[in-house]
Amino acid sequence: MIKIDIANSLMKVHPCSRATALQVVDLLTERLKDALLNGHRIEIRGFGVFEPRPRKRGMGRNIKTGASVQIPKGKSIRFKPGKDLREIEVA
Amino acid sequence: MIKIDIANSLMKVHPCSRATALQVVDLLTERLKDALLNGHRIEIRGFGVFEPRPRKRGMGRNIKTGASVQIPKGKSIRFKPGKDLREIEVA
DNA sequence: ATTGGCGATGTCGATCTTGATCATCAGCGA
DNA sequence: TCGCTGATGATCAAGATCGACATCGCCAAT
Repeated sequence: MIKIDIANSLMKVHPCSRATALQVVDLLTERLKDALLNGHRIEIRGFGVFEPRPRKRGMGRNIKTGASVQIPKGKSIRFKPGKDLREIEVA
Repeated sequence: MIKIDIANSLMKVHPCSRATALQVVDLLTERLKDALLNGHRIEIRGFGVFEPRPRKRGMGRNIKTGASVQIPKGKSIRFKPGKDLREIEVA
């Protein structure tokens, strides 16, 4: 599923053109990104929680060189599935 | 940031009542949930990718008993931050 | 204001992450 | 609708992090 599919789903329940639906989806993602970049946690009950987290681990590995690669970065976004998402069984 | 904030952001760029904005946000999350539950991967460039993944690890831990707890479930949702989300520096 | 999902705790193993590169597909212009 | 741009995926390796259970409190949602 890609952005277009989401827009189509939105159109089914919200009377608007595909372009508008795309705009809405894009906007939402933009807002979420912005909020996350600002360090804000996004909590939506029944769906999940997006949380910016500081990362402590500081070492990776380079395939070619095989040398230990320092990981200077220290942040990442974690998405924690909500109750509804945990209902996933062995499909 | 919670659902209401997202709805407000939507209202700013999309002329509609708060109730409608809430409905849109709720709908989107519903669609995403449904897609994920159906095992579909949601890929949005510049934002991130939601991917249902089978979980192989089969052991947890009970605080009280401290005994190894079998994890019967075998799925979880992983959110992979896109390029824009990786721009997060040590805020 | 009420309901109830969600957070944190604690342990121990599996999972995930970073880094670079080529191929493929998402996003979007014409 | 067709095609281009370029972001994403997989991989090797080592080390750090997540996960789940069970419970109380807090805050999101109604």
